[in-house]
Amino acid sequence: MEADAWSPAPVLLTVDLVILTLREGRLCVLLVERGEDPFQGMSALPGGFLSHAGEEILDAAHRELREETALGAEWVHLEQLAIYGDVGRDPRGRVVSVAHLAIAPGLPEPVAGTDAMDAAWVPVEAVLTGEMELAFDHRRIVKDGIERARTKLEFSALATAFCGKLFTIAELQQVYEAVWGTELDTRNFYRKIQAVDGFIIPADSGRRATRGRPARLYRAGPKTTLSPPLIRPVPSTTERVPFATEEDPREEEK
Amino acid sequence: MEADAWSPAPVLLTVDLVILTLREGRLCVLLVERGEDPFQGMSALPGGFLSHAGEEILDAAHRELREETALGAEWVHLEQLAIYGDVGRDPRGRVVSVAHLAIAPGLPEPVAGTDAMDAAWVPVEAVLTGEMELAFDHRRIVKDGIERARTKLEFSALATAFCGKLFTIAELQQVYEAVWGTELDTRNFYRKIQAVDGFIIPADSGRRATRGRPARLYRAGPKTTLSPPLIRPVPSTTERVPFATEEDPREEEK
DNA sequence: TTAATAGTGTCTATAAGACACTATAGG
DNA sequence: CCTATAGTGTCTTATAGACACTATTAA
Repeated sequence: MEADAWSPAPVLLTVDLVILTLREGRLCVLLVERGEDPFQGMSALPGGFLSHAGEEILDAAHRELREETALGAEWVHLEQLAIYGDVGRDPRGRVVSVAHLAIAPGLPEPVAGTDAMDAAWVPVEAVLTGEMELAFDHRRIVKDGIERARTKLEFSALATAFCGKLFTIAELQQVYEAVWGTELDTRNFYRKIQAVDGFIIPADSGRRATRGRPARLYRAGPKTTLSPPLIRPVPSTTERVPFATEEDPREEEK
Repeated sequence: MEADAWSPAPVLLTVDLVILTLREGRLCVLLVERGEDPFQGMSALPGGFLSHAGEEILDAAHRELREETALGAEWVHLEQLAIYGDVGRDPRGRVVSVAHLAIAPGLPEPVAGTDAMDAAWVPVEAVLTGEMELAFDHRRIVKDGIERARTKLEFSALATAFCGKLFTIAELQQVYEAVWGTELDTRNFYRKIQAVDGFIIPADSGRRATRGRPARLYRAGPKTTLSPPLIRPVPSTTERVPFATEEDPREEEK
């Protein structure tokens, strides 16, 4: 951080959002159709430049989130994911993107976008498999965001961010199953979830009306760190990387 | 990532490095004394602006690392940590820092710095306790970097990055003890380390000469992800956050 | 009473933690 | 042979995984 004789080269900062939610038991990411020049008409992550020189990065992320989902900050989990600044990633010049990961509870309607021309929830498999092409390096960002979410489900209370204020244990289990792409044993899940104290706490109020026996309701507890963690079963198809931002010079996992 | 009518405000990008190593069994971070105006004379993380408009961020981090430690890339683990861009963090204007975490094996001599006026390995406790003041928001960055290292030791083979090419199991245990600030049982450590296959593999060559019985030598294996993980004993004084970049709107851990 | 979903208990196998001695070298 | 460090085995306890039935409601 030394200011040398040469004048440092400025860059343009953007904020991009990987917004994840559950729709019909599937993990989905919000994509918008680009209305403007670079990659016009192609799908991309919602995001944009800082609105003015003095805007905080996190504020910009919240602003973009509000514009796309019409959800207030109190309902959506938002955290910094990583920064993507490869020289060739944007044809307009040196544009550096601060990617964020957002987790939203299932929204009633597809999307009430105000800004983007078109916005849609897309199942993550379509992006991960490459079936759907994204603008810029957004496919890589989506991959990193999903991997981060998968890992955080093990060690943090992030799963509750996929649910509304009140939720049932079965709903929570569906979150884990959708994000991890695995099936979990109901009994073991109940046991483990309830063993972590402070993770979920019973709501005083009623029960969730379903076609069968009504379920007890819970809300997120004060614990944000799960110990013991919920270890994710290895599907052995997906390689596990401890952090999405990993850059490891050593050889690949055998 | 929409290019709107207003012209987006450029920012200055810097790269800052949290370089960790072990010295005499203590976890240390490399700090330089600032020779120039903002915070002149105060300790800070090594780092600096991108050297030219087209420099890759990771390249810039490697360059700074080389300037400070005179170690080649093949010897030092380097990964992106997080981005720090609060408006008020730098009096020179809107300066956004991409912080990196570097792990170096114990270096023989304090530092052969070429760039910084003065560089020194400082035990991390001095920084964490606030006993030593740092320029900018560098204390927060150091905290985040250490927390990242502590977490990654559990789930990845990062510990070997603190060692040279060849190391003994006792040395590896010292890494865990120093970074975590705990004591580990030697027998359990041997058992668990050797149970993770692909983590460390025996070297064909000789043994480490010590005052007592010579130790077998190992080198890092191909596995970068540890399963099962080495769970860190809870010191219950340090709170555990799953990711250093966490921004959780919900209440604090009880 | 049937259909639909919620919720629970036990057994077994594996992993973790506590614990102390033997092995091998140099001086 | 003494000192210093390396390396190992067992027992106990806790946790994880497999597994199937009962409970409660609405239609």
